[in-house]
Amino acid sequence: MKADRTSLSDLLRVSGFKATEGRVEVLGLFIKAGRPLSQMQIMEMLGPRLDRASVYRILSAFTEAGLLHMAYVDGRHRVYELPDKCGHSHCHPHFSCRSCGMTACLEDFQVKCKGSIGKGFVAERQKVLIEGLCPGCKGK
Amino acid sequence: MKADRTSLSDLLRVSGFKATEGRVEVLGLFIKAGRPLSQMQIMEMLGPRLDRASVYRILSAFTEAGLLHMAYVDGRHRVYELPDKCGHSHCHPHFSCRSCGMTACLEDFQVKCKGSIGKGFVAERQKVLIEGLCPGCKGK
DNA sequence: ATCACAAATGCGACATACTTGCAAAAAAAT
DNA sequence: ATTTTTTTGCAAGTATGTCGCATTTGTGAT
Ligand SMILES: [Mn+2]
Ligand SMILES: [Mn+2]
Ligand SMILES: [Zn+2]
Ligand SMILES: [Zn+2]
Repeated sequence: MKADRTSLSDLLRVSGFKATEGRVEVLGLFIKAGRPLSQMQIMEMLGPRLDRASVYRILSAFTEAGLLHMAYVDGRHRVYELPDKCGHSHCHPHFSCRSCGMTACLEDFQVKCKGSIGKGFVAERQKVLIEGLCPGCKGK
Repeated sequence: MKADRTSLSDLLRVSGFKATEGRVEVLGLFIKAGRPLSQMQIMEMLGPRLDRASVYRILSAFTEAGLLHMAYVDGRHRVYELPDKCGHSHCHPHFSCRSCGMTACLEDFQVKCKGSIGKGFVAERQKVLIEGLCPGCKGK
């Protein structure tokens, strides 16, 4: 995926955003990373160049505009990702490490659901999460 | 399910707990409710009879002892439920209302997973959540 | 029934993740 | 260049959960 500053800025403007430095950097991070990121991880990668509150505001704005997608919310962080492989109603499944908090997309993992959720309920979105240990945390 | 004070106290003592007033009331709530409850919901039902910290401690202790099960963690609350229909590794799926936060167990909803989660990863638990609107919140 | 002791509770302080108000700075419009 | 709008940084606030410690409670022994 192209990730030079000019095309990032264009993508931002097409989505209705001013192409500010902070937004360009955050969007670039997601494109380079290719995996879900939390506000904290973004701050660690960017250093103190952007305020905490600004990162939160950028993430919210991107999500509202459809540029990002809130992939999964665990007890600690929300993680965001590019909506590449996600429809609006069906999130692809994710893995989350209970030790270090790392989140990964499960690309080769299919989930099939059968049955009714009950009368009067409206399903909008499906979240599937596998919790466990990542390779790094496996051997304690 | 029996829910009189004496049998609740017995159940608590069998599980290695002192049958304190707060624990009897919390356990009784879960048996009566038949659905996942959060600390906040418990407080609303009990009123100010129990301290916030005590409710949290009771929920943790019950979970550690196997009396409760942490059904699902969203960004806001943890919800707990009786472990009736849950194995250790496979939680049954749940529904969560994005408007009021209510959580319900999906009994007639089956999830089948296929595929690998990736080399070196250890899967310990599976969580499936359908988000949407409950009957009460459906008509806005 | 009373007592002694371990365990549980209430309370206040703390932790973390996230949000909000507001004034200053930056971008866009004129 | 000047005005208007948007975004940002900073600090304070909110929501959920945790912890230490003095006080209270439940329990088993007397
Ligand atoms: Mn993903
Ligand atoms: Mn359930
Ligand atoms: Zn890990
Ligand atoms: Zn609802």
